[in-house]
Amino acid sequence: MRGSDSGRPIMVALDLLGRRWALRILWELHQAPAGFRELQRRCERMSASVLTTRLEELQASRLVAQEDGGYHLTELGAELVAVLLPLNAWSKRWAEADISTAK
Amino acid sequence: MRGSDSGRPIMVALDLLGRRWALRILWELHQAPAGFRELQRRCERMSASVLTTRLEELQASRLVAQEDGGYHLTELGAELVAVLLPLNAWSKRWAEADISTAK
DNA sequence: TATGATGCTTCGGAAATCGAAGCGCAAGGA
DNA sequence: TCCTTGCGCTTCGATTTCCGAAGCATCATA
Repeated sequence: MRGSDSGRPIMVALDLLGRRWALRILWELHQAPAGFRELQRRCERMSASVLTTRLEELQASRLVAQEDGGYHLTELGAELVAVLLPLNAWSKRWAEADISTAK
Repeated sequence: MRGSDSGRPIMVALDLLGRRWALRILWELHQAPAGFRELQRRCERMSASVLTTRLEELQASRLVAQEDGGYHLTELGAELVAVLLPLNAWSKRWAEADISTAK
C-alpha cells in the first residue's frame, strides 16, 4: 500500500482516506448503514465499480463490515468517523468564509 | 467542483480532501512550511505535476498560501488540520489492532 | 409469471496520476 | 567569469484510476 513504507500509521491512513469516495463512504455509513445500491445513491450515484473497490479496501482495513446484506462501520471505523466529526463544523465556517470573501 | 451541487459544505470538503495527496500536503505543511521541492521530497517524491495541481486547488480553497518563496497553511487550513490532529492517535490504535489481528 | 430491487461484474472511453526530463532563474563558489 | 546547485515549476508519454452504461443472477413481491 502506498505510504506504508514509511512505517508511520498516519501516512497509511492519510493515503487510504485520500482515495476518491473513501471519506464520503465512511461518512455516509456513519449516518446509517446501507446496502450497495443505497450507498451508491447517497454518494451522488458514484460508479458501481469504484464502490466495489473502495468497499473491498475499507473491509480489508477493517473499517467497514458486511452483515445481513448491508454495509456498516466496524468499531475502528466508527472511532475514525468520530474523530472526523468536527469536520462538519469546520466546513461550515469554511463555506461562510467563502461567501464573505467571494468576488 | 465535485460534491458542490449538494450545497452541503461537508460534502465539498470530503471531496476536496479525498484527492490524492491533498490530506498529506496539508499534514506536511502543518509540520512545517516548505517550498515546492521540499514538499515533494517529504511526500515520498510525489510527481511534480500533481503537486502543482493540488497546490493550486488548496490555494483556491484558501487552505494554503504562498509567501516568501514557500507554501504554508492559512488560518483556515491550520484550523482544518487542527481538527484532523486526533487522526494521529487513532491511526496508531488502528495499526496496533492490525498487528494483534494479523494472520 | 413478470416486475422490480439488490449486489455486484464487465467493458470501453475519459480523466487523473505518475515519472522522468527539461527550462529559466538565482545564489554561491572557484 | 564560468560552473554547479537548488529552486519553482512545465511538458509529455505511459500507466492507473475512474466513470457510466449495460448486463447478470438472485430474491421478494404482485
